[in-house]
Amino acid sequence: MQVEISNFKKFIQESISINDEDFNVLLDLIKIKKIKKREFILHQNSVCNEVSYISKGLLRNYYLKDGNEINTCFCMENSIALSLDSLLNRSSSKESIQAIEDSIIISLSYNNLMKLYAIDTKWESLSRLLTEKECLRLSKKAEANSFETAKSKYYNLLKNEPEIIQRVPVQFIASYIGISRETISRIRSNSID
Amino acid sequence: MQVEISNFKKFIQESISINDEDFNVLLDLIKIKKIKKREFILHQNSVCNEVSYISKGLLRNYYLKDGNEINTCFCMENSIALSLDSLLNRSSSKESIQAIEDSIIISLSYNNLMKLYAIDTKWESLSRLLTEKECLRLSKKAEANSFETAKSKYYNLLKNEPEIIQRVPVQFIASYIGISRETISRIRSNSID
DNA sequence: ATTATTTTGTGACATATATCAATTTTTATT
DNA sequence: AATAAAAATTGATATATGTCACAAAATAAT
Repeated sequence: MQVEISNFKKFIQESISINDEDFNVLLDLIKIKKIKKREFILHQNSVCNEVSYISKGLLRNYYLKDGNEINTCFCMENSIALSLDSLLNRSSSKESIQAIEDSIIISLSYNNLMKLYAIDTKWESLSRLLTEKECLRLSKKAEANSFETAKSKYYNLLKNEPEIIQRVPVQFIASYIGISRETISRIRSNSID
Repeated sequence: MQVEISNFKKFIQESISINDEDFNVLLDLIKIKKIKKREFILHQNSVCNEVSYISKGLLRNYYLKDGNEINTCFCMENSIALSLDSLLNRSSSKESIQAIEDSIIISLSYNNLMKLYAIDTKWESLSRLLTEKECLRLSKKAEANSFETAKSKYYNLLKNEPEIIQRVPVQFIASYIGISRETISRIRSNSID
């Protein structure tokens, strides 16, 4: 428990300044959960009711398109997992979120997030800053997957997010960078140049 | 002038509640500018120092990749043009922003934006809400351009952002949806099925 | 109005990568 | 440990779409 809490505090302090009193307010509103590999923290068609800080482990966001899973995001230690659209619009989620590894998360419910905004504006600052970072990440991702060959996409991912290559099964990575499983295999075995 | 100011106020009120007093504070910090077609409001390699609300007209964000222009965004009436990465990180911009049509914009400098945050937390709320919307737009865009045929991408754009098809030259649209100019021509003439 | 420039449209062709099928390897289960 | 299930690899093939070259149309400049 202590490690998770400590990680979480450090994560927040990367964006805003908080003292112990601030943090204690937050602590009353969160829950720590252990998630087994393959378990879901959000199912398609249900409403995302929480923001999950990942203290340990790895999860994926994916949705179904024509019966195929499309992976949109891999979240690991020291990042946030959620379905933003569902959380913000209080609508049912197109995406599911599933653990790829056994994970430990700290979750904050939507209602408690709204409480925090009302308690102290610094929590809204935190949201703004994290959302800004997410925007930049999404822009970079959109750009990285356009006008690149399959080989460049793979090597860019290897360069920019090596942990994903190491920890995420190929079948999930493929749709993330928009190429087929088989093509990744061929790139890895150097049968494509 | 009156029309632009009135548009701007309405735009803000779509996200937060403001009274005349709040709005007057803002009015002292903004500038109204007329931009001719082909003029730039941001050049590649310079730092984005302002957020531009577009009251009238149409602009594009683009960057150069291997000598080719890649269009990342088209902003029209009642939206915001900026280079988010450059503005937030105070770094030189990879993107340029150029008017596609004669435009009228209301600009707020980075420094004045920071002043607003300090004056009243509602301005930070506005930023958070707009940034959240931008995240959702980026997610949707990333998704729309993956796992779709050229034809679907074109028709999806026609369906979701018909104004872009109507007002933006084909040469710019092509890179926006990640297909070639020629393929768009062929889709338009129905020589692709 | 004429000319020059830019943009769009067509045709021919090449190729990167998806798809399908079969096999091997890895992981999970009993 | 043995068996079953899932994942990754490999080969063969098809095709969507990019690229190049040129022509036509539209727009801008003189």
